[in-house]
Amino acid sequence: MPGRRHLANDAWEALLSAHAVLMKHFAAEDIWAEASMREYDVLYTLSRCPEPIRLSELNRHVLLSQPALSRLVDRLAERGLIGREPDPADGRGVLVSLSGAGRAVQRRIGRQHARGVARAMTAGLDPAEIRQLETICQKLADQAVADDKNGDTRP
Amino acid sequence: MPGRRHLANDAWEALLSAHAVLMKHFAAEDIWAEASMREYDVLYTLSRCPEPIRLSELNRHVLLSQPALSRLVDRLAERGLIGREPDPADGRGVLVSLSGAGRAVQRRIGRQHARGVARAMTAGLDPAEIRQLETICQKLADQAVADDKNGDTRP
DNA sequence: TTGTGATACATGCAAACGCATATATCCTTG
DNA sequence: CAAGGATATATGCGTTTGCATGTATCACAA
Repeated sequence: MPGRRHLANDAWEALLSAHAVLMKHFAAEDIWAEASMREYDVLYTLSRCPEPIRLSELNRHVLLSQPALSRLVDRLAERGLIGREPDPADGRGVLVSLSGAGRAVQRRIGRQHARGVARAMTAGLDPAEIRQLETICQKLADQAVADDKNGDTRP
Repeated sequence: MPGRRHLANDAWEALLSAHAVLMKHFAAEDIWAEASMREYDVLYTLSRCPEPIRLSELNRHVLLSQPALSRLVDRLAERGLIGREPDPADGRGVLVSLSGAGRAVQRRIGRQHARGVARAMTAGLDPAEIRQLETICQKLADQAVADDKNGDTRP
């Protein structure tokens, strides 16, 4: 079924394009003085975690290589925005969490960024479409994660 | 209406997450020997253009700063994958186009990559959802581009 | 036409990235 | 419990990125 393959690729291209266009749009907003977009991505992820999380877990949410994240976390820790501690349950692991200052920075940026996101999304989409987009993207991400866990063939 | 803002941000987060997860998934495929994903992005964009395009136009499709794209194009030209020529209609401009070798590389990678994309998309979504995703993402990108062209207020 | 500002691309340089690999810890198996 | 392999993170190093800025061309007005 060649039409199906083509359909899927067109949809992926549309997603990529929307991502690129909106990322550029958001990058142009003048709110990234305290932390870059990538740094904010880490701060935001941590802000949604009730307790410290592993670097490897954090790495699943951030589109960076493991060494790049390790060093990004270095810099954020040196700036006092996050805390690191060895994982008591696993001597190899490192637990990362937001510091007070880090939480404050995340909130300051997040408040303004959320406004921009809402503006961009609601400008072109009605609430039903926004809901559909969320549902579909969640399905997509969940399925891809499940696939990767299974390697390539079944267990 | 605070619910609307929250809805929009959740949807954006879902899109970001789907993007990150799928990008990692695709990056892990063993098809990027001849060109990296970013280089492929440029080759693919050029493959869809019937005639040479400006660097600035290319830069609208690629999530890179202008200098970074300028140098990426340098490297691709040095490898013989793309051609560059001054724009006869504008002495400042540079026109970029795919060379024969570049088109061949794009096709070799594209064939395999398209398979992976189709697999990932159809694994979690039915055709109706894929179509909806495409429609919604196109709307989103179009609206954001239109907004950016108008600066911040209306003309 | 000459000057003034805008646009398109290139370049210098420090920061950040990815790949390969080192190190430390964990987990299994014999 | 010792050995071998797997996992989590860190580090060396060459490459690539972004920011600031430089250079060339264009557009328009005086």
